[in-house]
Amino acid sequence: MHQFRTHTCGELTKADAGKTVRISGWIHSVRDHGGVIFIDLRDHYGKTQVVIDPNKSFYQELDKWRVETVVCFTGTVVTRAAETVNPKLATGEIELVAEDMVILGECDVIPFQIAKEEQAPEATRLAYRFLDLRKEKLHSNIMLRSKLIAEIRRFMTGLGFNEIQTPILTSSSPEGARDYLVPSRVHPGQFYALPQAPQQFKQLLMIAGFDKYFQIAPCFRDEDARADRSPGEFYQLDMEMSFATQDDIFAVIESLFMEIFPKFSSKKLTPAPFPRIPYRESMQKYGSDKPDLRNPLFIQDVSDIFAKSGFKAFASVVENGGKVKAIKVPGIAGQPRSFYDSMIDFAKECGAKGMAYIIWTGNEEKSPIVKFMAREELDALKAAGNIQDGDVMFFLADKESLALEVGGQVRTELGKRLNLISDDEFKMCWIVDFPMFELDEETGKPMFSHNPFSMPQGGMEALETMDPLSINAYQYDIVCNGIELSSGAIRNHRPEIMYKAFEIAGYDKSVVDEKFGGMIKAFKLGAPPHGGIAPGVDRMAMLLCDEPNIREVIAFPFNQQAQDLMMNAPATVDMKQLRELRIIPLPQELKFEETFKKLYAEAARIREIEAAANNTTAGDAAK
RNA sequence: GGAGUUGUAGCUCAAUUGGUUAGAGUGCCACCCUGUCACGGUGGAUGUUGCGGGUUCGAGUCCCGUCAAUUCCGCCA
Repeated sequence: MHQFRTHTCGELTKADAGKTVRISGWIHSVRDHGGVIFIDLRDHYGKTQVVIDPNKSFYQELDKWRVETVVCFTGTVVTRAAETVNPKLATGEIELVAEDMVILGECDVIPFQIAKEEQAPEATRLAYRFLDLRKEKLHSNIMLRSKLIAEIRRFMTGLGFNEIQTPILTSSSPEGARDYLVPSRVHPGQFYALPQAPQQFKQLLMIAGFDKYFQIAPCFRDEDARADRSPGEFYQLDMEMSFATQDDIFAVIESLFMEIFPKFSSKKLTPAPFPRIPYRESMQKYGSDKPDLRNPLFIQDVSDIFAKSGFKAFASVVENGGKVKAIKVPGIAGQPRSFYDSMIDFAKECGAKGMAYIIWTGNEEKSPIVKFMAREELDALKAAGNIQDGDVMFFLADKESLALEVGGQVRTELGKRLNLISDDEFKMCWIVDFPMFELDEETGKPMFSHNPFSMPQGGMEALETMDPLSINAYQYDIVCNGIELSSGAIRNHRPEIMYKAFEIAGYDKSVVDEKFGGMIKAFKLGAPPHGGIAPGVDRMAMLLCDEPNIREVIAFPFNQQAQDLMMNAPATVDMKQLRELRIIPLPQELKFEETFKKLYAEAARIREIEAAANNTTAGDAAK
């Protein structure tokens, strides 16, 4: 019986000198000096230098050696001479003098290099994901993720949270995204849905009295990808607490983040309590509900100053109900003209009609619009922006929502181009007080603005007495460096408040009963007040690994088209499976002829196979 | 579904205003080398310039179409 190893490639030290040991791993690199050969042998734990004398008999097998071959070396641990120590290697003070060698797994020429910093095309990387995962950075990303999840479990369990699995095969839920559907064999024509989130289950767990629940929960959404959004599936730290206020939820997440972020990254973390920013303030100040607070720039409203201005373009916008928004950028008066031009182009690409700017330099204002403006207006701007010499202000005038939206993008772009965003900190904030309702621009009536199941602030009284558009929900987001880590809410657990909220949004009681009857029934049978949140595990890992793309923290990610290029998913399936599931193509959705040609061809093929099977003497297949 | 960027050797990239045989590094193959650790040296093989069409005496380069990758918008708590 051949023992594969006595040690890993990462653990031998000077203390082991003189021992005969055995290590196994991948040939990371070969340095053949003719009279002596060095091999770096790599495994999950590290690398060890193996020294080979070409006179050894096993050297003859060198022909088969190639980088990434899996081999087992037996040899003696030797302390390296001082001048040959490799300080870059944890095992760099020793080396293994090989006495015997066995090849455990041969390796063809690899499609991209693993030992060298060489970036292969995404499609190749994904098709050979198991090779890509051998690379140091990706390997360590996946390990960080693994440890992150272990730490989350440890911490949450320590706080008294219970991890409980919820169904993967469930029913289509009222979340906003498209579902992944799974056909039912037992009930032809009916479908399971994969959960977009275990939302209803975790609420039911609260109603069932489990008090504190969490789960590293897989979630499935059939939506298109982004750099920070993997298509198809992702993981959340899903959690829910009974008898909890919004501040209770915040305290748990803050303590978790304070515990975890410093463990996995040396970047500076916002100390708890994280700033709470009301949704409306965030929109006004940052033009976004997920502001990157590392960026010091902010938007301010200067509509009043331009209301009666001689600069008619802006004055008329204000007169027609629009707004003028300004972003001050300190000390950039020295930027060339081309900088301003390209920023204006950028604003236009974002949907602005244009963008104006004023440069304060040497006690005077420089700008194409200054000549239209009165002295008092310029002074008022200077005061409003607390302008110092060398500062620049950019202006966007439009319908308020558009001016803010573009302003938000301009703010981010300025931050990037001017290098205002520090790379060594995590700036956290809570966005709170999301409006419960917003105006449906088509119907002019209130509709739910985010989650219909959040508790309105002020409860029933607010719904009955206040203007719906001014009611806030106990609904919140947590944002880190401009990335939304999660939404959460204190849930609406009172049926009568639920009916009332839906009534305001234009839904009859019967509709609520029909669509959400299960939940309503549960709420009627003793539901505790409860709330929760579900930070994205992938996004947390992405931030902690300092990766710009979420694929870099997922072991086997989809590509942007939601395909797994290694497993070849999705794929066509056998007609037999489709028949069994009663999946019948709808002729009106397909070209008739083509469809039926294919069907007939497939049917003929299956008849052949079945006929062949029937003709052969029965083998393993029991009848 | 829409927009931007990119597409040249296995990989990273070069190739002047359109100009003659498309180059370099790395990898691959062969040989040399006893202290390297991204070892070094010599030599060699490797290209449908994504694909299809067009303009031109001549296209990697210009035009049109198409495909693919990626980023963004739509969508998505």
